[in-house]
Amino acid sequence: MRKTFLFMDTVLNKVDAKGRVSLPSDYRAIVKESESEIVCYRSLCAPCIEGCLEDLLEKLASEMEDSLDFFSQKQDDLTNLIFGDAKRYPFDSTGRIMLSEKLLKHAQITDSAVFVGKGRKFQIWNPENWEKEEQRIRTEVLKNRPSLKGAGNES
Amino acid sequence: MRKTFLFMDTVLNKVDAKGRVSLPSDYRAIVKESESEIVCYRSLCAPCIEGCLEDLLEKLASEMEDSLDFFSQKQDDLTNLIFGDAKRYPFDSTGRIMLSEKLLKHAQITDSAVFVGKGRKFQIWNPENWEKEEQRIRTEVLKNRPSLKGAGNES
DNA sequence: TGGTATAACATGGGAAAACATGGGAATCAA
DNA sequence: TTGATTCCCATGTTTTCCCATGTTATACCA
Repeated sequence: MRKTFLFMDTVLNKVDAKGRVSLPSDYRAIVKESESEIVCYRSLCAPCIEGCLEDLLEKLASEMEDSLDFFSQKQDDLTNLIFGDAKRYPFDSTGRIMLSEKLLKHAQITDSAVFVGKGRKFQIWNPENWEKEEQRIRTEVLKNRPSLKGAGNES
Repeated sequence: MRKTFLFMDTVLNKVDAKGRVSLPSDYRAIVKESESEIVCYRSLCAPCIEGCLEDLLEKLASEMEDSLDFFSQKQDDLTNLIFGDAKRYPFDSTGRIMLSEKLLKHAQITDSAVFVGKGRKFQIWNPENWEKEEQRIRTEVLKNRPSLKGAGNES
């Protein structure tokens, strides 16, 4: 079976004047092993940047490629939004990617950014915004705790 | 696994007096790697130009002839329209393609154009029109958000 | 165990290459 | 010839690449 790749951990890095950020080294290892590339886009539902391996989008494209849906309006809209926003972000020899103005603005990132692992994907946040978001999520999860199953909460 | 070819990102380029536009460099890379060519045609459902690799139309054609009962008369008609309109658009040594008067008129493009990635396809818009269209799509998609899957919207 | 050497990493800055774009000469067609 | 199309060169800008430095983490040894 193929090795699985999970983006994990939370890492704070600086963003320099050119918009460059070091990709966490764990993430870089994943990219190298998977022989794919990092793709980033503006999250549809939060003020943050979302990233994943290009493989994930490739899967999406293949599903839509079916000529039965060649003329579907709804899929048309969806592909415009996703692929129109997404872009490859290869890292240089020192491990940095260069985030575009558009992404930085959407996530309100200026001089530092937090990488948050999410399994197959990861997010990049403005540090203060992430702090608030994490609080919100923790509160939310605790509220719904009784309904959580199979995630090691039995005892 | 095959290397992935995805048209992505949104790029604004100028159209000069001769009708020349630089094809975004990412797109050029795809064309070179795929050893195919760019094909453009008037979009059937929007005031924009649509483009893809010739491979994709090739695939569409094959599926049409293989599955006689599979496709409705309506889709057959739509496909005919596309093939009747489509044409190769090779780029020169500086990476520019020359859009025809017909295409430019259909998309109301004069002195600048926006390339919008759609995965296997891409679109070329008049900048103002695209701005409105993007707004429309965002509104539309967010309205239907619960139904989105595998497109990075879980959180 | 403590301390030091070594390697990996994050970060800054400058050089080099790639890119978008304008213009003109050469080529071709009506 | 006229108009259009292709090819080539020039230029300013952006992006990418490469080297240097300080810091942190890891390995090693006494």
